[in-house]
Amino acid sequence: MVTVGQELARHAVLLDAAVRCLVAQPRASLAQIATAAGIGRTTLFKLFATRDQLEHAVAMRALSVCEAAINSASGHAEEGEQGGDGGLRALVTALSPIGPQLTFVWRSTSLDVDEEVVGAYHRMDAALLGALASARQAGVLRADRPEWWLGQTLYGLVHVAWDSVQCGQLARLDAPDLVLDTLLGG
Amino acid sequence: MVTVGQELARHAVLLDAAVRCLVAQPRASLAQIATAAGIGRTTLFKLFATRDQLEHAVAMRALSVCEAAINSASGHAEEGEQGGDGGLRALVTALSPIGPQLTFVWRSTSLDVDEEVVGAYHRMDAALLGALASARQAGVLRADRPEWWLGQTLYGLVHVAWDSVQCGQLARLDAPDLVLDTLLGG
DNA sequence: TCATCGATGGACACTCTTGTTCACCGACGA
DNA sequence: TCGTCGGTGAACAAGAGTGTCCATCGATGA
Repeated sequence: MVTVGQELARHAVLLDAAVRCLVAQPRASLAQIATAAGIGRTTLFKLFATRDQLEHAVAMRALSVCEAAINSASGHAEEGEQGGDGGLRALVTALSPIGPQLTFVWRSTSLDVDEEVVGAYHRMDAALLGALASARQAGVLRADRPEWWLGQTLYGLVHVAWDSVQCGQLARLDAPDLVLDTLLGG
Repeated sequence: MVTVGQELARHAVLLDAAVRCLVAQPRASLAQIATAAGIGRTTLFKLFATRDQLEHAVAMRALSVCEAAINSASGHAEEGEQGGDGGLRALVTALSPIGPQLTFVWRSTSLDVDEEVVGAYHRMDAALLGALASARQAGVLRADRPEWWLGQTLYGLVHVAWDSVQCGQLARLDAPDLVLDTLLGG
């Protein structure tokens, strides 16, 4: 007997493998994605009937992972402040390990046609803007710029840092500090 | 009679259309690319026998456009300083209009297998690092961070700004200022 | 006006991808 | 031991993408 939880967990592993594959090679075929996920191509079709459905699921999963990371960081920040950064460090640290998901979300064409994905994107964005608002109230971030620009900048820097880690140029543990310093001090 | 210059110009127009198309849809077929470039599919094959050759040419063209933008900015900066920014403003302004090329270059998998492309990428990077070194000497940029990080950050911010312009969130003419301010002041 | 030449795109053959079907395998319970 | 059941992948058919060939068209020069 397979529980619903196990089912979801399996899907999560699969979708995370798929997102890594698609980020590395946007033109990857379903066969390549299945191999990357460690399953057979036909099994993939059992789970997602068409490529569109798979991509939808990958997008939703990536967005949900990102939103969860943002929210967990906000939660931690509220519990106990780590040093007057208004929770920003927690945010950056939470986003750093989910590079593939962030990259996938970020890379997808700005205006997606899929309503549900757009909705999830807005939710994630709202979560991020909320977290940034806290940081602003704490006086950490400059208030003379549009909110969305801060959010986009944050995505961009985290992505750059993740890419640098992939290239071997940057140590994984150094990434959050570097992003945070750059975000705050230019 | 078609001169070599005209030939090159035609290729340039074609490759710039192709890069826009590929950035918008990495999975675009050759037929879609040809249509986007305003020519027939067969004509595309006359110019580039395979998709690989086309992608190689697109990459080389994108890199060359980026490098040219960087170098022209450096040149302007040396001629007459515009305001103690060490040529940074010129650099950002030069990079802003070539969003598709930058995005294409930036999005391509970090370690490309194509030797020639890798070489061109290094040349572009060298040009950028040179421009940044001038800015550093002018005391505009903080010197306590690795050079490559500044370069990557710059790419990232310019890309984010370009994307925001595409979404209609940011006015095209505001982009350079915003990038520059963020780069300098966090 | 006619012939030549390069550029162009329609039509074809081939390959790869996509989606479906079905037989196989191991686990579990009777 | 046998039957059932979910998971799995090999094999097949349909469709899309890729690459090639050839007839057509407009421009140029005799």
